Amino acid sequence: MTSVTAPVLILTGPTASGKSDWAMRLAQQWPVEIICVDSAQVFRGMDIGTAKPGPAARSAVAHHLLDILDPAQTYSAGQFATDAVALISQIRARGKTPLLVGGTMLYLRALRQGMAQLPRASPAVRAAIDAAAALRGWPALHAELACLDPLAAQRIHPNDAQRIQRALEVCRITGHALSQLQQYNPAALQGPAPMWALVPEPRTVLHERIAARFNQMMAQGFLDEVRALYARGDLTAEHASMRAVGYRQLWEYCAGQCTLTEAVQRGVFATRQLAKRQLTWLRGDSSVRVVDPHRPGAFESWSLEVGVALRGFIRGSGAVVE
RNA sequence: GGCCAGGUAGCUCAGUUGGUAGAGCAGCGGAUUGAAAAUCCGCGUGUCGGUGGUUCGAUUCCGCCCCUGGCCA
Repeated sequence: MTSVTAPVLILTGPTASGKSDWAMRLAQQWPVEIICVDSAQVFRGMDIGTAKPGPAARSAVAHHLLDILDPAQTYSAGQFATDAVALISQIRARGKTPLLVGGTMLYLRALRQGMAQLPRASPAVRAAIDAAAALRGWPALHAELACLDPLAAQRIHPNDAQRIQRALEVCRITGHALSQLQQYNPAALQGPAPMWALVPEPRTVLHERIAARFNQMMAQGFLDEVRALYARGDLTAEHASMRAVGYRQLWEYCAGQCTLTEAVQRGVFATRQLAKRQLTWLRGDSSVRVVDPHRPGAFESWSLEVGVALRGFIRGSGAVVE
């Protein structure tokens, strides 16, 4: 008689690969609750452009981490890991299986491999670093980082302003080198967590789906959604939420910086580029089980694999196996 | 039918005073630790429309042909 932690299921893949659809189908066969792994769906009022699950799906199956923030706020990988861990234990306590669904790969990594104990972002420190960069340029700040944290400076390209800023921020707040603090990553996720990735082949299939879905979003009123966000007046193109694929391009159209045709075209390009980056993450992870969702019988065989992983855990408390 | 302007990378174009060519975008590969749908790095051989001619050598100059757009009949 061994007490073992019940598994967490993870379903990922590039944008438009059909993850949500598979998750809903699986939910008809197993008692699961869905935790969304998506850095854009956390925002309220960003529904169409993020392909957020609608009311029907959400009343059929519990979805977590949707609509938890206003678009003026920020989320983070570390916060996600904390939130997901808490949700996982709550879902287990209800005797259900947590199903993580989404394509924000850094969030998945933060949860699965853990994150170093680092200070969260400080707007004040970042503003100070931005001011210094405006004055002296990022190369000078990269040189400064090379003195404070040679290892980090070596890994961060002199043009990568975002990472230079973060490394300096951590130094300034903690007095320690980021590269040192990163060496200890306490594991966040306990127990088995099989992960599957939906990867349509060939790539052109995904490209077609992306274009079709973007056009569908436009037909559903994506532009009105962005106009409403634009009209609020407090949001800017610098907000993390407004940098999301599609929103950024339609925002530029709202700001009169391009035509609608250009905005849509560039939105599609940006979505394809996002998908490519997601695939790069997946290729480098040997623990991912890659599935082509368009192969006949693909869903059924996945469902069987899930059954094998879950057997012995789904009854009773869900935490004991013989 | 005549005149003019073009036909160069997947797209939009630049360029070679004759020595076989390069930007932007797209695409592809990679990195990725509290902004990650973010941020950053790397990758450019293509009958220079076709065919004859001049030339040591033509994508470049000349002739003819084909195609596209515009103007005139």
